[in-house]
Amino acid sequence: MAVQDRQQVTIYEVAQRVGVSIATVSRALRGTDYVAPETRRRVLAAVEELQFRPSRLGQSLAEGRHAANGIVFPDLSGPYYSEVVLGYEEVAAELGNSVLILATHGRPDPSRKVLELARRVDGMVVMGRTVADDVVAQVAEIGVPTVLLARAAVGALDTITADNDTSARQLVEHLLEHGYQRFAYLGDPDSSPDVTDRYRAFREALTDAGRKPPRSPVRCAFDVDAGHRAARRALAGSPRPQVLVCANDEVALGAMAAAAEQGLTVPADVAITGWDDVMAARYAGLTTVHQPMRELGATAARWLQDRMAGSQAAVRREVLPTRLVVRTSCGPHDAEKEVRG
Amino acid sequence: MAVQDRQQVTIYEVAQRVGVSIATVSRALRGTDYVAPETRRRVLAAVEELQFRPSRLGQSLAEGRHAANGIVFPDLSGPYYSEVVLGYEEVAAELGNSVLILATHGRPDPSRKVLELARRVDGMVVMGRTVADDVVAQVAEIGVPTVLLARAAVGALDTITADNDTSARQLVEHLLEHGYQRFAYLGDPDSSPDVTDRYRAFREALTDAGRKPPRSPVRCAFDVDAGHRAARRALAGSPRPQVLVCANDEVALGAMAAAAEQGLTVPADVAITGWDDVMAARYAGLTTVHQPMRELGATAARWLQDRMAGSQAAVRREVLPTRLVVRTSCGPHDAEKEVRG
DNA sequence: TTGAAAGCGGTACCAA
DNA sequence: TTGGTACCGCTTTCAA
Repeated sequence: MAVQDRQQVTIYEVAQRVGVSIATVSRALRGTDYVAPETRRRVLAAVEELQFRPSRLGQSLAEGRHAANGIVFPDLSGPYYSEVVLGYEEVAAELGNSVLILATHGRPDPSRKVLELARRVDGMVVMGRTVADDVVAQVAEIGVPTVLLARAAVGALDTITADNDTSARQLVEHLLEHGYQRFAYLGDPDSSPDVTDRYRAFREALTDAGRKPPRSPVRCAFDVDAGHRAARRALAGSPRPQVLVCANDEVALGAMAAAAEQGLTVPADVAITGWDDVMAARYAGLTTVHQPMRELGATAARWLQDRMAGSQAAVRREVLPTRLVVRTSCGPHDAEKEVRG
Repeated sequence: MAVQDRQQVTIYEVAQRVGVSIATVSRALRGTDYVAPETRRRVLAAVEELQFRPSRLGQSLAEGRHAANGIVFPDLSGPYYSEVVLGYEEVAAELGNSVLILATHGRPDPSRKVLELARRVDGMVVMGRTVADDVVAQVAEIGVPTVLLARAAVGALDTITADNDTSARQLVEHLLEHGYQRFAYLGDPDSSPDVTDRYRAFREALTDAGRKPPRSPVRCAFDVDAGHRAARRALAGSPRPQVLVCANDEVALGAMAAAAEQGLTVPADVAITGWDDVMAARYAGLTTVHQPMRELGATAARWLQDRMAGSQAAVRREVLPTRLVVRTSCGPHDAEKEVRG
């Protein structure tokens, strides 16, 4: 007699209870039109008494909007995506939208899921290497406002990225100042747009400085173990590289472990750098690049809101600044350059 | 002529195009009833041609379900929640449910948002210290199946937690073996159910061993900076504590920094332990406790699915095992006990 | 100020 | 095998 009454209270029951039409109840509840104060009072009383909660589905169907938006990302391991998603959620929630998440987990074909997501939201953010461009285009074409984050622009969609170029160049310059000659790059430029950019900038910076970049990157996935294995391969080369420039911090941390295993000291025997400035980087003394992750997510949420509100303004493209964080893994310095990481 | 036709194609247009009723289109699409092969073919052709995508809202309203579920957590910074959410998302998605997230960000009163979330899902998971018990009870009463994760049971709701007790005791025992006498606890037992348990078990273990537990914990928030400040306070005490048992790894890492600043060596001058086994812990040599985070989320998702499917089985309560990870920060050992953290 | 009723876009039962 | 139609629960226009 209590467990089974899953029957939701509807607006009809409220109306009946008060002795008015459902239209009046609706008005009283949303304050969209004038309702006699006395009537409103009675409606609210009945709502309270019956514990009426309007059905979101009925509401959305009638309003023609979900009041929700989604975000698609590859994964959530590692602080990078978590922080971005968090920044996104915070702003989206503030703007009154619920947030749907979709992790592609590196699955072969997430387009079905992405399209499915598109049917449940008023707008969505698509991050990095998750789905093919044509799927993104399709989503946009359906009429779902879309903002791209940390991936190359597609059509006329708003796109926000972090600056891989400048920092990669600064990093190389810094390493050159240390006097290094032989560089290796650990990471797969095909694995994500960010790495593609970082690797390209890395090569260009070396070339511009009159150095010869490595023939090819030592390809590996984004995790510690992959970095460990890749570093082992790289360090087996002869002559041994003096610096391992890694696609991200996880890879770099794995590389540090590999170096230690081989009895190599960092940075005396081999220098190592990462990317992302995860918390562990600080404790490992890892030289890396800090990205404004929270800000990336927050900005995406705001832009999306504008588009959902119908803004037809020109396409927005923005590259948020990043910051080189010099610690000890890249070589000896006079003093610790970092104040409080 | 292309930008403005936000008009979604409806099932009516498909039906008209094919010259059948909407009922037939619906059947052809969901394969719920027999449809003449030829008819089905024509329907699918029209669907393709018109790029028809059924409205999720219409569908859900008619079906009486959202095909979505939610998860409420305090935050996403730090790997703990990220991993749990990821494990949850993965399973939920596999089971055909979209996932809505809600981060409470430690805001004063998230009950509005939680209730709002409850209107959009068929079931939800509520983690740790996010909302008051009565809100959870209310959500459950509304008829939204709810699973509790890492928080004390409420009513007859399924509850899954990680084992704080056993590990806390093991940890204390291990520290006692090191011969320490003076313990301090860094963290706020009121900040989360997990810390409440850990602190209690910590005290009990000391008491059981005939030692005197600290008069009170050194309260601090869950982040590195808070841990840093708390450690400074704790280390200023006289006599100085020999061990700082920290509520989680972030706090412990902050404490390590504080110790270093004061010229104290870990573990020679002061031992430090954490909780969670975040990536940085490995590189900091931090003795800590590993939790099955992914598994927590995944299990919650499965249980929720059962309840959403209408299971009236007895309340489920499960405590997943955790694992003490001994590294160097707790004191000298014959050999590194950890194989590959 | 309020009510009647037409949607919103589907699903599924009942007949044919 | 297919069609007609009654919902699902709410919003909003048009009249009264």
